[in-house]
Amino acid sequence: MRHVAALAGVGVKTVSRVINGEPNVSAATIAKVTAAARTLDYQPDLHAGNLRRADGRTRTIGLLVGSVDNPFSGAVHRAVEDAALARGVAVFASSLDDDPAREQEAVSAFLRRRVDGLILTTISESQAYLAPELRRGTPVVFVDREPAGVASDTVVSDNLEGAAVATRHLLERGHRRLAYLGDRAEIRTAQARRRGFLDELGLAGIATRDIPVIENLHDIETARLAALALLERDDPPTAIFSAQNLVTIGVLHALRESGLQHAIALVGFDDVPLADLLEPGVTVVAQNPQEIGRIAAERVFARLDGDAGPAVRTVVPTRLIERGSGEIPPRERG
Amino acid sequence: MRHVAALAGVGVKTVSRVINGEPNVSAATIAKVTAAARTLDYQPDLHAGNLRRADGRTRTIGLLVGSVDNPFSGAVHRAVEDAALARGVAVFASSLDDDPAREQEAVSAFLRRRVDGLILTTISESQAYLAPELRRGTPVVFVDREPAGVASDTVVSDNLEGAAVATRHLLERGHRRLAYLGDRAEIRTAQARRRGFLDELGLAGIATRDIPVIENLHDIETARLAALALLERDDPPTAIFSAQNLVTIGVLHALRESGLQHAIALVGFDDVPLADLLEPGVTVVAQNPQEIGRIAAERVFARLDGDAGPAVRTVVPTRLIERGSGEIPPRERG
DNA sequence: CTGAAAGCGCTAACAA
DNA sequence: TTGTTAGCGCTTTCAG
Repeated sequence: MRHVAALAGVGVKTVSRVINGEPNVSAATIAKVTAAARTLDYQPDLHAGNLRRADGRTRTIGLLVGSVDNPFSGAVHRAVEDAALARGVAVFASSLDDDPAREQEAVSAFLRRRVDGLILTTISESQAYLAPELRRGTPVVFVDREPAGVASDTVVSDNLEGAAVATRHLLERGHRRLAYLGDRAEIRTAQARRRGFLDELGLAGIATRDIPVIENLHDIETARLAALALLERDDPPTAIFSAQNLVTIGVLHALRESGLQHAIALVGFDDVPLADLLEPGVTVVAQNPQEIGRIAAERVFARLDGDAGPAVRTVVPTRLIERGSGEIPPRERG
Repeated sequence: MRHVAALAGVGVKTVSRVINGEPNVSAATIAKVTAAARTLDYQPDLHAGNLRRADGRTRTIGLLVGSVDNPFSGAVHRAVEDAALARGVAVFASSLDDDPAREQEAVSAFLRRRVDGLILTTISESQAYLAPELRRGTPVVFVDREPAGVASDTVVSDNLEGAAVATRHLLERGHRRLAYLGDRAEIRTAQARRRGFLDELGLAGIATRDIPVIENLHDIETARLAALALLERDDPPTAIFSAQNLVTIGVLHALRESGLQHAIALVGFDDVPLADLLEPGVTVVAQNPQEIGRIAAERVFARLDGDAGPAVRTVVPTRLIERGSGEIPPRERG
């Protein structure tokens, strides 16, 4: 910057004014400074300015998602990026991998870099460690999973109701021998889906103790193996509710390998790529990751713009998409 | 930091030493400082340190991919993140959307934030604007697409050969009426795939002037519509080569809508989610996005570690995966 | 082993 | 309209 000032024959402050488009600079000076900046390939250092700037903003936010290569996360990320780009804010993205240590490290890495806000998918037992940061005024928005130990803006799908809708859909088609395949049991979001499923069975008067509830499936392969084992039981279910996108994919593989894809009903929670091109199409309770990301970003920016109201919890509705697999009728017990 | 120093009753430099794990501090002092830092919830400001630090590193890199919600991009991103995490480096991620303006803005946003290195997917005619930054010593690695106007490390798939393999695969099964559906014509990567396709037809003695070459398909919907139009021609192809993942998905929709998925052969470039669960399975020339991301990150870090050798161009091989759609024999002309 | 002073690139406050 | 001075939070250099 000094060099630019020297070359343009003005003071550093004038350069600063031109770079930041502040008023009260003559057109001639602007031209001189711009030319000098171009000649020297000057790139302003955002961080140096931040050190002194009144608002102390880095125009940067941190985003922690399940994994940047999961389609749900990708859609959330994209929506957050679009909102951020419109405000000149850059996004740090990290993958959680459902590892509490990664959560802590990612948050710490974000904070050391003085992000203006945080959008977090979490797995730790408690997010109380964020309390000091929240007091300091850093906006934190939790996505996909509710926080524990702190109150802050949260954007989640209607997991309980979505799971209930999926379950009712199967019950209404006459299924009585259902099975639940789901994510890690300690994830509150997974718990909600499990509860939505079991509650609905209870309402239908079905003894849930005989219903297979298989949890802790964390990737396609473990889900596939669990589903294969389930299908080989003496008394296999006539319908499966898979409570997460990777679990659904694992189940799809298992059904296909067993040749049962047209015989056993399946409803998945969260949409799956190309679900409509499969045979049969995969019926899902679709989430709305774009909307989740959009709202999360909106919350962060509203807080940065001064919104000091109490923590807002936004529940994004899910939508049942019938494509075939969820409409398979129960097979006679054989 | 001053507060921590005051609370611990030491000088700021001592705090600095403790935070950075520098030697020559007594255990007692370390304990005092650590305790004070914890009490005050002290988070060191990486950027402030950077201003003065000898190496001037922000421990941050910028990654520009096609779109963070494209599966190929997601896989590249994940590989880059894994490599970066191992070195305590955070990743800024942005989507290019094949928009030259976004490329410039993203790079500029990265540079203003003083990233240590850049991993870029590009769309502009020339990347000559990066020359000053390269001279300054910032490592830049181009992924998926070759740069123009500058020489720097590049990691790409073997697009020419991959496309040739796909084409040969169809030719060997007796197809003569092929069609090419591809991405934007100005993308060099797309050009290479198109050339690989056409060259192979030439080698087989097929007059390429009668071969439909449909380009500038930039999303699923435009690809779907183009494929539908193609299939409704008087003399539709017996085999299609779709040269990008979204194009492949669009073609799959069109084939399905026309009921021709078992009648017309299809080979796609770049793998597609759940390709193996479709009916028929989708034969593809798979790229290796994990490897591309891994190598790109490795190049950046090698440069940061002092590697000053000439620009390295790494070509990551592709792999033909036969799943059914590419093995459909040509239909008699009817 | 520890601390004081200077300065990284920038902006705030004020003066000219 | 423009320039000067101080200082953001840290690390460097050098002195104790």
